[in-house]
Amino acid sequence: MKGSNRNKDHSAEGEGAGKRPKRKCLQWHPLLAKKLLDFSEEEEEEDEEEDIDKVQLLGADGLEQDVGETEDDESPEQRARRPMNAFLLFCKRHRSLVRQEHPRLDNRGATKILADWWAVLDPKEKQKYTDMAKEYKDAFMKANPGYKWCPTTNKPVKSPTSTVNPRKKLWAFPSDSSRDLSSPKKAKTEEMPQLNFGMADPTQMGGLSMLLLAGEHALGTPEISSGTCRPDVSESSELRQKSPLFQFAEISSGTSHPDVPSKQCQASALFQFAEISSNTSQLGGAEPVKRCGKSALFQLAEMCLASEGVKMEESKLIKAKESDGGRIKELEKGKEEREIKMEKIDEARLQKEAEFEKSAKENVGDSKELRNFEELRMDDIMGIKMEAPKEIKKEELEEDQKCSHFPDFSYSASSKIIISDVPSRKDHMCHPHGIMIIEDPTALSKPEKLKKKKKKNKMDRHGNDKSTPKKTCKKRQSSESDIESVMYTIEAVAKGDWGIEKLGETPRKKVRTSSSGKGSILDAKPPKKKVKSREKKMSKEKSSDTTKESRPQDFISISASKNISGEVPEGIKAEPLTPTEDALPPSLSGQAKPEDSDCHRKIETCGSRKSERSCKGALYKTLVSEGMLTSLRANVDRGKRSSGKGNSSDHEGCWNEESWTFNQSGTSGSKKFKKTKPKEDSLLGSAKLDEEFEKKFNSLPQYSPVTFDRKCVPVPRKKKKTGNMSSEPTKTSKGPFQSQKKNLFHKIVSKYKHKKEKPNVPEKGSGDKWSNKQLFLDAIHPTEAIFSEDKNTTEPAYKVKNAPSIPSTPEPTTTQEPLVGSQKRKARKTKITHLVRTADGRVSPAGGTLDDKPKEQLQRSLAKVTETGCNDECSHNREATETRSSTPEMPAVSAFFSLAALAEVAAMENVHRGQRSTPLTHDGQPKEMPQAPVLISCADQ
DNA sequence: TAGAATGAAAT
DNA sequence: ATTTCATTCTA
Repeated sequence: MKGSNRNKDHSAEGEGAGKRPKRKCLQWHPLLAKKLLDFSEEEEEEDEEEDIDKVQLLGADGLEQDVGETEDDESPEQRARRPMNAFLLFCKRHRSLVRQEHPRLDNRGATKILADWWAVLDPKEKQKYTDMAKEYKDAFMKANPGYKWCPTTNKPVKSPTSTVNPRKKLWAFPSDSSRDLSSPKKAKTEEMPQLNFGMADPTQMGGLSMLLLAGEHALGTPEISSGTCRPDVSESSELRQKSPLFQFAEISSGTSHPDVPSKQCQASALFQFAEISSNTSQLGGAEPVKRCGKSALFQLAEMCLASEGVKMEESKLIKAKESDGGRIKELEKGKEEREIKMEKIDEARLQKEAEFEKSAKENVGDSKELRNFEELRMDDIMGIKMEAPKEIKKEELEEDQKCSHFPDFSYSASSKIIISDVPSRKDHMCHPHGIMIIEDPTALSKPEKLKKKKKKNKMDRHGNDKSTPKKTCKKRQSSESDIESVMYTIEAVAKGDWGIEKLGETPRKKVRTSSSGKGSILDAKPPKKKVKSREKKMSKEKSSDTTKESRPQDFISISASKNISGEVPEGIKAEPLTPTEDALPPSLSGQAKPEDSDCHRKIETCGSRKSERSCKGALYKTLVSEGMLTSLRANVDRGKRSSGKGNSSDHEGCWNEESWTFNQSGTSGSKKFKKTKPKEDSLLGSAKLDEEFEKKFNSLPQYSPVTFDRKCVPVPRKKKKTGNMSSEPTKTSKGPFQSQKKNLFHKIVSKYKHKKEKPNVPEKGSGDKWSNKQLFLDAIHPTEAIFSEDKNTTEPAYKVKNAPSIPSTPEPTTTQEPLVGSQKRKARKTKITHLVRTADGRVSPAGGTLDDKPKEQLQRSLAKVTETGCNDECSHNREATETRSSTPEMPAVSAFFSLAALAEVAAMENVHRGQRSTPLTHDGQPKEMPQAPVLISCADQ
């Protein structure tokens, strides 16, 4: 429960005295610490008491409370951890892979390998990580303005004013103690992304409202569309700063309201989120969330509304047609209700639209907006609760059946545009909205408690939800889910991943679905394990808590969802929406009406807001119907799994494959989707912020070991370094290189040998496991698994594929480095940096004698990889890259070759293609197909 | 708990 | 320049 978390925190704190010593930096300034402590205590109490109460309060104060909760988890003392640098990010992302490859290796060995990889890593790729790190750091700093890396002593002196002030601001904004706590906590706990996310998620973001806000904020407009390509919009250096993470941070901290405004427009979704999350309550007051004109989201919402209208009509028609015998009655009932709602909704819609546009255009006052958002949230929540009606359930069930009968509903067409992928359609068609909706409720109820209480509460929560505060819980859930959905949608919109993601989603769903509701728990466990381990290890750190929280929520949500899906009665709670939607059908009426109507009823007070709500709701629904949310969630899940669990790597491979199979196999039943979707939703529900971070993190390219190996071959230095250190006499010479392939093989083997050697593995040769063949296999095999992992990872896979053909450079073995200890490190650093510079800076190749060549090769390989990822469209790019690669300046060239552009193209391609045909053929290395679902590949970037 | 790696920040 | 610490996890 919360207590546990808190206790941990506290314990951590108390223990912290003992443990903390190391992390001096973590502690805030004395002043802050005091405040924090006070707040923390209060919050804790509040949280505990309020767990349930909070739910109720959610509506108005929910945001604050949530924030407080999230914050509460983290002890004030713990403070946020310093952001990871590029290398750490890289390690985090690839360590699992390394471990996978070399289970025997201990972490140190893995770290060494990672270092080698890092050294070899293409400057471009490195740049990605550096950028990410920078972005993250910026976001972090924004969130924690006064944060100092190494406070050495607790002296508050240095940061005093600056740090204090910003924090004060944050606190000030939060007006409420809880808020105050939240903001400080955020800053403290923020730990990186996780905390921030956690903070943001629960509290304020009314899902829909968040979408709108986020969209408005973040999207200057076009940014969203391109997503990764955002840079195009802002392209300037600012882009990165404003990158989503940064925005998130701002949001979370709520610090820079005044300052931010101008920036915000440009700010990325993450950053905005951060601001929203942190400020949410604050927003009302100060934030001028500036909406740069209509955001893409807004437009999207409009589109949705329009589409919904169409859908409504269509749905009606369909219903009429469908209505047969017994079902007809029910359907008719539903229709009538729906129609009524529809009428109301239509009217409301018009008003809302008008209002919405106005608000969006006008940059409504912050306070107003905030209020509106809150209200919206409340309304939405209420609406959801209200809608949840039992009647709907029946309808849904029927509808599901119908869906099976009528796989294709025309009404979905509007949404289809966005969704390129086919497989999910049926499901979506059948349960377009329902699933999403369902997810929300489950997720909502769970997340709240989960954060604090985490896993244990699952059972309790269900009971509680049922008994008392369903409404409240639902509200929260809805809000949270909405938030998440919003986040996803935003990201998805920006990235244009929708279609791609969908594919992945469906399979996932299936997988999950396959596992029964109970299975869900099992599923949850693996991730937990990692989390737990972290927690144990990290005991001090809040991060562990956060991780637990977020994940546990997911798990819980999942379990709940599963239960729901599996069990009709329970499912009703969660599903109600789906039925309503389905029943109401297809059209907007079902979706918009119920919520809107409810909202209107309850929220009579705010008339204008209704319009916004409706818009948001419509948008949300559309997103849901289209599967956008699911896809997003799926992505998130991936990220969580990958990042969260060590297992991720392992599972990923399998999982991915499964996903593939599922995808291909299909879109079978709607029921499956339901189950799966809820799971996803639940997962998604956890921490949006975390997800955001994870998404980005996941978006970072993940390279298959093979790639590195190959690269390494050309760039043996580093390895050699290590190799030399450990054991030099690489037998690379072993075979004469008859063919390049052989060379590659040899290289790979040699690399592996080296790696293994490090760990004291028997030297090559025919060594036990390590026969060359096996080494080679090992080297290759892992890659595949890697591919499967994430979209991003997929790209790397391509790289790998390409790689074999590429490298031909013989071994470099030359450099001997007797250096030891710190010297070694220094030497390495210098060398590495040097290399990096050359690569990144395009700096003179002269700088690195040996290094240059390897780098070039690597770059080539990378370029190829990227190209491959892009496939067809990118072909031109490829050519360009290749040509570039040929030149010594490759690195520079590669830099020119903007990833963003590639990503865009890829995205476009993916969308068009739906599925990509195996493009790799040219390279001649066919396999690996499945992973590729390449879909992923480009999107991330 | 030390420690392997790198890097950013602070001292 | 050097120290601190971020992540990860084993021995």
